[in-house]
Amino acid sequence: MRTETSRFKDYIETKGLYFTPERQCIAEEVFSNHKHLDAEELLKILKTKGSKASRATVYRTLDLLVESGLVDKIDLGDGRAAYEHTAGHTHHDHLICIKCGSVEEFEEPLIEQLQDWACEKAGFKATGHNLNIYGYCRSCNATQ
Amino acid sequence: MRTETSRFKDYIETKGLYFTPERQCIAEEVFSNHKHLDAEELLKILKTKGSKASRATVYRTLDLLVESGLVDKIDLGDGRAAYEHTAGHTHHDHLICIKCGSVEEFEEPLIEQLQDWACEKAGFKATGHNLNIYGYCRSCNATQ
DNA sequence: CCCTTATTGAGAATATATCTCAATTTTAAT
DNA sequence: ATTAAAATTGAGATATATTCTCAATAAGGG
Repeated sequence: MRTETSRFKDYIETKGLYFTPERQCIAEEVFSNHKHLDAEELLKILKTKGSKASRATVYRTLDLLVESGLVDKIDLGDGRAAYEHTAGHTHHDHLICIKCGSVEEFEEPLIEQLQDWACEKAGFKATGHNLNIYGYCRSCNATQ
Repeated sequence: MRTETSRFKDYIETKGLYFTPERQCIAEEVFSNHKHLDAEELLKILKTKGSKASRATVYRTLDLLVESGLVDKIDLGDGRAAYEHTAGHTHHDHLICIKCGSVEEFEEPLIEQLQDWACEKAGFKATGHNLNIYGYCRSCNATQ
């Protein structure tokens, strides 16, 4: 069975780049983690695990992961971005709590379809999109 | 006929705040401009028109305008935000060209509805949302 | 092993936006 | 008009996220 990391290795090598220990380490962490990680969080986790990958390398590798299609970048709306691997997920959008910061996912295939139609009508070639809804999650809404 | 600026004045005064010359000047510029302005652009325009409103005041007033509902804030996806007045516009989403930076609008009422349903299902109280599609606009796509 | 090219880390740089606080302006009450 | 209380302002400091720079290092092919 092919791991996500080995898919990333293929992507890297197909581009004529090097699959370095740093890149491996970062990729493995992203693929093993099921939360929505932001870059600084990821950097911290890597440090506790003994990786010496620098901030610059983390950001650079995240860009490569997104480019490969194995990872999605989510705009958190406050200047930060989160990353999540796409393996086994169909596309989904996000409900972002502006109080506790939690990120919930929701799926609505029809929305995707409507977006495609809108692009087609406008002669727009989409490379990605971001649908975030900001507000209060169930539990923050209750205690508000 | 009520101008958007006078509506903003009402909003400000209803909150017990002062409708200052700076706020008037900023509001008028936003309401008279039909493009998607970012804060720095707006600041530059105001300077050329002789306003001495500072950066801090521009940002603060934009927040008030958004709060009033007369202006929408659009996350441009690169860390910046753009602002557009809502007068005479129904809600719409954006096609953002990652080559030339143009922002096109599209409307799809059904998408709004599907979002509302998703929130309801999740017990999520939305305060705002952002649907941006990134890619190449018709003309950039042609010359690419 | 050597050469070329890619990658890395450390810290500087950039960019957007927010915060601080003393000075000023606004409004309403005298 | 004066005045007092409260809101607002500007200038610059600060915060935060991300990108850039560049010399040193590592990777892989011949």
